[in-house]
Amino acid sequence: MAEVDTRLRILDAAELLFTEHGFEATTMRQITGAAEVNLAAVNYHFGSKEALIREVFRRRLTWLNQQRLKELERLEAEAGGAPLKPSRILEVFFGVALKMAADTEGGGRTFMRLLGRTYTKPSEFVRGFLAEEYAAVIARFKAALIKALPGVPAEEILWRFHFMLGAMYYAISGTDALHIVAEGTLDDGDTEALYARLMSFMLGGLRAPLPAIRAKLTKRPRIRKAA
Amino acid sequence: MAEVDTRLRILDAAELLFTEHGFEATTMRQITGAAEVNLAAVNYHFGSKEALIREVFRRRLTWLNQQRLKELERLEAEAGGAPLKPSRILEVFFGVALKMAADTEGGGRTFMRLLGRTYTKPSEFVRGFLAEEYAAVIARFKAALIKALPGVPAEEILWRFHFMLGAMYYAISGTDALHIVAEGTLDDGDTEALYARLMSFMLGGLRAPLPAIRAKLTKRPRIRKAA
DNA sequence: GTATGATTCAAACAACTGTTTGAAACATGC
DNA sequence: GCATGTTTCAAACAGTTGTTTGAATCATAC
Repeated sequence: MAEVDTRLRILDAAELLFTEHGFEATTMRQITGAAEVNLAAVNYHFGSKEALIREVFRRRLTWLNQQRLKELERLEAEAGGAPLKPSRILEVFFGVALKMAADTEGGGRTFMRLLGRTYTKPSEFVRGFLAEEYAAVIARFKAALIKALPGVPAEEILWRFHFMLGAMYYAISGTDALHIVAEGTLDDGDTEALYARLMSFMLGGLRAPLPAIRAKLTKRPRIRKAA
Repeated sequence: MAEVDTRLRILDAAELLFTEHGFEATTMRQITGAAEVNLAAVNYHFGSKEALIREVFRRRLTWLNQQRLKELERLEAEAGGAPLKPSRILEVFFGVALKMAADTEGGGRTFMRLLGRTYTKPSEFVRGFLAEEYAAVIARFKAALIKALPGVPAEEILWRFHFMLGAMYYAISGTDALHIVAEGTLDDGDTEALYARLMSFMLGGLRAPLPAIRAKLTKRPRIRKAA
């Protein structure tokens, strides 16, 4: 009882503080202070600060990605082998994330902000962990998208998927940037409206005409005429 | 001579280290060590670590935004009062940024990465500084976009502009995320191709059909019938 | 009751943080 | 040559960092 309570209090406090100030700027004393537990409790329950950081991610990320896989599998089962509509695939991937981001009570929103920020600058020891945690999900959604867009080169699909990730994470965690852009005239609390806006923007981007890419020749050296 | 050299060496070293490890995780000893100057040099030339951080941003951001304004003004002068094509406006705003990001030698790329990361989590004392530095540029480009898209509500334009910022910064600074998504199969070094890809994606998003937003009633209390 | 194991606590640990200091080295003008 | 102002340097500063320690407290089983 006491154990679970302490563990959870630490995780919640850490999640919030990490989101507000970053990993390095957040001290053990701030965390244990906010959680109202003893300073040594973090090392006792988690081992180290790094292990605590990993656990903050793990407890939510595992659920998030399992949910994504589950919904995708349901969709694919319904389709029975036929390729899915791209919009359906994106709705699952980003919908689950935005649903979590809409949870202001349980800390889901805080976590999604943290995740978006961490993704652009994963500390050495978080990078491998994130890659591992995401590998399965990314592979499945990539395959689904490639199958859903038979005419489009896989390379372009991946780039656009990457752009979409950026738009989403920025929309969630870049609220400061938003306030600079909009000078406080926009409401970033209405997650339902955000979802609708983001979805139509991303689908527009996905369906845009493919760019004309000039072949980059620097990597494959040109064959020269024999002198 | 010696002064300028030391200042520049510190700025370059700090820019790189801040990008790789963040502000808090980067120590004065790392910076002065990499710059091969004395530990006290930062405090002598800049006053404090915070002032150094601000200067790292200022020296590039001022140029970047002046360039944007100059190019936009040139465009508007050419048009002579007529509204501009949205694509032209975006080409200026993001083109200048991506041109800077293409500069791998002079540190422009490093800086753009840093900027993208900082924007999602501005430390208390950087936020105000960034807002101030961006105010004029944002105002001008907002006005130009609103004028260029007469049918579209300003609110939607701002949101989409925000999404575009996210896509761009993620494309530049989220290379780790990209490698997770693409498993190393994509080339993130070809900035020219990146520009073409990003541009068509963003224009597609900008031109997408407007989302159907359900009016949020919570903020404006409904008028009740008198009992 | 007592014994056993898990948890909490205050205190201390060495290592590291940004900053300051006063002397030394340097450049520049006369 | 000397004088003056700028820049560099090694050393030390007080404060904070994550972690460890050993005793105290708690819960549970017998």
